[in-house]
Amino acid sequence: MSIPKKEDPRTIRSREMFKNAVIALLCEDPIITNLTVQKIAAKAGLNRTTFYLHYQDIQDLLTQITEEILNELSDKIFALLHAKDLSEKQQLTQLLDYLYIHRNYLLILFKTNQFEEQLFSLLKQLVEIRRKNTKKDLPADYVDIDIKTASLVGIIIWWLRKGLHFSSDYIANQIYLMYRVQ
Amino acid sequence: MSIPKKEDPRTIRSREMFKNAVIALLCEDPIITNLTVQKIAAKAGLNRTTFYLHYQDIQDLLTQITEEILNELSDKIFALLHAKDLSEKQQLTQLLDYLYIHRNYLLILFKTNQFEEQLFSLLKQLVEIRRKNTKKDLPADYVDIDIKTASLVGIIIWWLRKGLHFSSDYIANQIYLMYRVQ
DNA sequence: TTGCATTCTCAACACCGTGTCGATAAAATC
DNA sequence: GATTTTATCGACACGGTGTTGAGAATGCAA
Repeated sequence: MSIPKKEDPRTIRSREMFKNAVIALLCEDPIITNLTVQKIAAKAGLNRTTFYLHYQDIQDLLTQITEEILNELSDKIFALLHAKDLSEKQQLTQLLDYLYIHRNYLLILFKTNQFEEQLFSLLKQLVEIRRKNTKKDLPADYVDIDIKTASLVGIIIWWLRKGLHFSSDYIANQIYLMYRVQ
Repeated sequence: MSIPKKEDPRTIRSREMFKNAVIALLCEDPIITNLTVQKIAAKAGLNRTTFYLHYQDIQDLLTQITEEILNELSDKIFALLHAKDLSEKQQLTQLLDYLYIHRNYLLILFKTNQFEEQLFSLLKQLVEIRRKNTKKDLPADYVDIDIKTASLVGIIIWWLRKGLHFSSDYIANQIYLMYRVQ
């Protein structure tokens, strides 16, 4: 069996510094193409060679950050789903509040390839389970679950990018209005 | 006044070849970071130096392609809006059909920064004018136009990326169902 | 605390893509 | 046919990449 073998604190520290560095750089300049390993290492206060001890390349670092955030988000979503005392609107509001807190990371991650797709499949599960819990039989003219999920992704991304002057509560209500027929 | 000054046919030809080359390369490998001027010039069958006679860098080339497609799309959308004999569903279907034809370009352009925002503002005009034409007074609990547009963008992007096994007609109908309350 | 393993640092390396230059060839325009 | 514009070619300095080997610093366990 694979022994988990406690991580060297230097490793943990270095990885953390590289991750913070790349986020900081992307906040200064959101164009991913302008990232270089040199800049990241300099910002992290570590040697450039050290970078290659932990990551294959910049994409590898970004992918690892993406996975961490998605895991957190996944936990949050399923915690919400098990909180059966919350209404659909309250669930939505809490989800939006959580996304708002992490908006800086999220906006950067939306630019990477995989992120939007993975967010889609997470939210699809949310919609799916909600639908199962509340309605046994769908009307003949129900809105497809993929399409509902896709519209939700569109609204969330727009909100984080351009619509943050609206409260999470308002957005949750608007989404609820749009979906109210089912 | 600025005389339009007919373009040298060599210029037109070269630019066209660079544009086709970059699209072809992005179809082979969608990772924009992997693009190089060398590869683009080789694919176009032109000299690398010639590239710099026409574009500042790769981003510049991509931006120019984006603008061309958006102008075409804008024309298409406003042509649809003036076709008053079409129902909202038919308008949607025709728009989706048009997007389908250009799906290869569009999927690539979604990865650039500006494109999604500009598509948003185009579609927002579509929703806005439609709303003006059909309803004088909105109900008190109407869905905000930005949110409606954002959901539309989300659905379109998902459809082009993952949902093309659905017909434009089916998607148009589903969108119609989702928005039917207003 | 001593000894061993791991991590970090540093200088150096070949490699590749960039962006520019000047000179020349080719093509369009008049 | 002469002139202007564009395309080609070889060459250049520059900067980022990814790797190496040797040594310093740190963690850890006996």
